[in-house]
Amino acid sequence: MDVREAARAALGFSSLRPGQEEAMSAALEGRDVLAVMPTGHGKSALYQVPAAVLGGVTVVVSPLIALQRDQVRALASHPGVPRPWALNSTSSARRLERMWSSLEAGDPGFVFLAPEQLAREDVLARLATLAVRLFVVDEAHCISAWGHDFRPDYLRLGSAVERLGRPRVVALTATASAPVREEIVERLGLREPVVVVRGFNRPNIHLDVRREVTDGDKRRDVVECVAALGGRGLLYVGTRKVTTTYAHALRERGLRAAAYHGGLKADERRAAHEQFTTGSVDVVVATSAFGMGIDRADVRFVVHESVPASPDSYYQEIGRAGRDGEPSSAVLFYRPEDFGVHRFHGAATPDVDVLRRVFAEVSKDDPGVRLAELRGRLDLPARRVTRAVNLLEQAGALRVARSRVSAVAMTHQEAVDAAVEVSESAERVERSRTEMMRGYAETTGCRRRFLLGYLGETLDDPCGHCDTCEAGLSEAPAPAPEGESFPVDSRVSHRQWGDGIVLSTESDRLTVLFEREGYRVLSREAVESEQLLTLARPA
DNA sequence: CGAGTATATGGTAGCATATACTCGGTGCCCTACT
Repeated sequence: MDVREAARAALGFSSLRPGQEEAMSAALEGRDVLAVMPTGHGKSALYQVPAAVLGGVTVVVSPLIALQRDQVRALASHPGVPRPWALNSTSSARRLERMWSSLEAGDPGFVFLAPEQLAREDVLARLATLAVRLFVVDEAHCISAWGHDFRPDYLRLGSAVERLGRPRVVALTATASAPVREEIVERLGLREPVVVVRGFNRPNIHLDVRREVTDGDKRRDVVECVAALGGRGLLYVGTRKVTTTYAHALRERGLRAAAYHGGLKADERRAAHEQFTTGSVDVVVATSAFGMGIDRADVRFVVHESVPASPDSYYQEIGRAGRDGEPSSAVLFYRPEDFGVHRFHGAATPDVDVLRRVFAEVSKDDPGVRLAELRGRLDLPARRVTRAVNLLEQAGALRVARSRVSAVAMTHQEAVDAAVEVSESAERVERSRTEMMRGYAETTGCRRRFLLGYLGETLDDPCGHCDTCEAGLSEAPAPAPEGESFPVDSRVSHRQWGDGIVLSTESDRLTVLFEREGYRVLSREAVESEQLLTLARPA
């Protein structure tokens, strides 16, 4: 099968970009694929072309109903691909009946849905009777970003894949650090996936960080900065409330600005999105709710008024600038107190009572119970049950096989304690990501090297296109000594922090990601004099 | 943690200041009511 020919037949493509052919071929050969590519790099085609060739049913998990609609609309105009359907709470009963009868008659089709639909037994059972040839997870970083507390059904996609007869899986995302990639692979149960990473470094985006002391100065400087940058751009802020404050201040400066956040009415959100897309508004002041599905390539700047929770989110958000390759800016404003130890909204402390009840209920059933049924039996919100199952499963207290949850032999107290520890460990890791954001904000070295290093790409020389480079501060890092005892990617063990993996090495320090504690920067001197680390035997 | 709001205090009137408390972000879905 010639992939290029298939892409031409399905979508009218005259050529393929680097990485596209590799990913499509792999999917066609039946391999699982994880593709990390920026928006606008032709990610959707990676599954659309194989789906057209394979026929049958392609399930596409998409986080937002608005995105599902966009995809359906885009595909409906292509005669060469299977018919697209959206399966969500806004789909009319009549339309769903037409979808099921078409698919059950054997017509090829795409089914776009959110992970919550796959938590429904009726949906899953009906899909399982169809020939699902391809399972796609769009915006796959949501597994790691949202699965742990906000939308726990994201962590259950692996079970859904299994239930659907283990079709090949294609996971797509625009940004993912090495540990996030690993988590996607693990949670989805990908088997020796082909990993395609393209377009990570975005040299046309200038990086800049501004430290502020008082809140009043920050507000003034942020407005000043956005006004000075000019053109089309995004201003990300930390709370819903200040979206309107800043939008107002920018309008007073004569800019065409709109506010956007998750608490606005649906029509207000739609209007802001559309105004930005059509160009009647230049600046959107938004919380992190704004972003997915923006398809403007000429965004000239992304300014952050408050610090995102992790470099992963930051890179995702600034990646919305300059997709046309033209010069663009990413400016981060911060105050030292933005990194308070208890930055709000960590993963909520798990409810011990819920953990206990879930474990007790599952323990009653010897052969195991379906999650959907478990949700029905307990008089608790579905989300909390799912989150408890996720934690207990990660703690090794519950096992899930063939869609059935069963309990491992241990006391209820042991199970609960283990689940609480898993949750606390996840919170430590999350907090360490915030610390890495501090590292970015406060580094005197090249900002781009710091960010790319975090994301797993080495930049040997300073980029020359960030504030520290321009100030003449950044130098090429002193190379790690000859005969490095702990080379990058090696697995190490720390007396107190347990197992980890070396992310980067310099002459005076090592950055290590510990499984249970998160990111830690260790001084080489301490590592050597205290013998803090031992090299794990290679697997 | 920090910002913003609600209640309490002090001295005997309205109000300034202190202390206590709450909330902060991302979306699916379903149900009850217009």
